[in-house]
Amino acid sequence: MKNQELAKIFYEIADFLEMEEIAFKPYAYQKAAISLDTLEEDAAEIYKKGGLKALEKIPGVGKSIAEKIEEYLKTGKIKHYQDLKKKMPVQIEELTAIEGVGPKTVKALYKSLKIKNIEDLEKAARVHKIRGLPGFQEKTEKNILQGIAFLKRSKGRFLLGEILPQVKEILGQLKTLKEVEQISVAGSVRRMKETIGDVDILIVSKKPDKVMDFFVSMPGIIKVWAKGPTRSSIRVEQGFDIDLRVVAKKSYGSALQYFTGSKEHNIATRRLAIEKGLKLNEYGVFKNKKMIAGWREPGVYRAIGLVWMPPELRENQGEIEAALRQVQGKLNGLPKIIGYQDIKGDLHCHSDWDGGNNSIEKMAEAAQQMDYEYLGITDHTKFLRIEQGLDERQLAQQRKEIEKINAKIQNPNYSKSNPKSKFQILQGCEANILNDGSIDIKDEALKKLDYAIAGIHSSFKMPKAKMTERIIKAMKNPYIKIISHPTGRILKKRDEYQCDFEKILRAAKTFGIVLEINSQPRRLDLNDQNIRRAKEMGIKMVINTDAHHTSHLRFMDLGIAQARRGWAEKKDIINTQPLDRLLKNFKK
DNA sequence: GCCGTTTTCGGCCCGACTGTTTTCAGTCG
Repeated sequence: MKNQELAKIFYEIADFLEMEEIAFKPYAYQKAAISLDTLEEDAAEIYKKGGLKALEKIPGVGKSIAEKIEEYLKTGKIKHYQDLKKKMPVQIEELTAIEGVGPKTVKALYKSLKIKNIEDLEKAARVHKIRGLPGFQEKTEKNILQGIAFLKRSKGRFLLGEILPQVKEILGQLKTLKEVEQISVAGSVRRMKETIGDVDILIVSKKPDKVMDFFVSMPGIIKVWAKGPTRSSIRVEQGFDIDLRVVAKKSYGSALQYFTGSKEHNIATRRLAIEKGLKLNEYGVFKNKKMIAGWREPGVYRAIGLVWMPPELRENQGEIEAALRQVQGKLNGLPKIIGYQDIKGDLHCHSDWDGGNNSIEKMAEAAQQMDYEYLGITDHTKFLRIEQGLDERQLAQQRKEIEKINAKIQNPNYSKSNPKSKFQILQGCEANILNDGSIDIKDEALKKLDYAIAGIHSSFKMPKAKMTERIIKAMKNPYIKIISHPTGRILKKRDEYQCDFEKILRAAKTFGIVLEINSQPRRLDLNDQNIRRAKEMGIKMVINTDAHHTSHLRFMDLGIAQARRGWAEKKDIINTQPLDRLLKNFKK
């Protein structure tokens, strides 16, 4: 699929044009890039079917950008883009990924110091060449170094959300081979960790050579690091590495256990095996050199005195002890963590009312296809002008529109893809918590909604005490039911904002506030650790996608995975409740 | 460069924050 490649180029063109201070064009390219990024149909297919005219039907794509797409599909290049790069040969994407560095800064740094990439920039900043340039002083130099350090900490790691679709695709391809008897992903992907170093896939096959030949010649591979009968290693276009291992059928369970990890979990399980006079490795569980388990994963756990546990729990964060208690029939065994099928609706998504991509009706249709009972439309409110936030009057208008669509959907004659399910759109909003902790929408308007979410979208760098107070004040508003993305972190980009999270948790408990587990691949906020703490305190949570596009509703699995990693059970998550119970609880 | 119940030109991308200023430029959401 060429869509993402094209999107990347158009994002870069937008940055280059911004450098040149060209008005409005960057915005147009950005819009086209976003549009392509979220487009479900392949641009190459669209072009094949309908030519330039069909490309121009893509939102944000007009004559000029359609021609550039055509040029790229035909030649693999876009001349306009290459000219821009020639004029300013900088790694624009890499440099602007540094927090606080944008196109103008990149341009100034290139003009004065010929800085082309992060390496150049870090060197220059370290020897204090940045300070003293017009508009740059000590503080900016420090911020740049901090930004680079942050980026490096997460370098080489990829977001679960960007890797998972690729892994599913590759597993699907391998499964088509008749030589593959068994196959599974292992490692941190199987544990659904928020970021991933590389991907491990295990298979059982009688003809490993054939499987390996197929593996290293799959489309989208840019490098083959190693190819052998038991292990091959490749790098794919997206930049991450995949290891494929062929293991013996009788060792499949123990290999899966071993390669799933985590390392800490494995150390603990091996220690447990030793205590029982056993040896556990990737080939099996052995008693005096005699193999007693290894064929299947549950058998491996049973052999060392445990019970099988979901990969999301395997971090040696108490799961081994819990499993032992369970085996001994004691209280506090393994949690019955929430399942991937337990969610009944999504309570945080955006429509085209606040500049999102799809209409309320389209979002609702997509939610119905996911077998949901309800979908909460929670558009941004007026403080966020760039997102075209709604004011009190627009919220009232939107209410009428939602009632109209609900009446239409609930009409028995409505042609629906899923005729059995009842479905209702709820109206909420994602209001802004202003600097003083007040909400940017009047109580009288909040009151008329089914529920309201509040979130922080500005002033992330407040002092800790003030930020804590700010959030707690918002929680005291009787109409606010949910706090969205409670810690504000952006993976690979920005740390959490400073706040006393324990205090926030206590306040959430006191005021009956539900904390969100935001499923956006870059957020996953709350994270697994915080989910666990919230659960321990008996605080309710909600898993939401924060979708700005129908396709984003699919992020739900990422949020559920983090909830599972945080030991959350079905009862801890409010959107596992059927609609009537949910609404009753909101009224309380 | 895109778009159209303002329809082939003229809008679109606003406001807060930060770090640099002494009235502003760049970045971010």
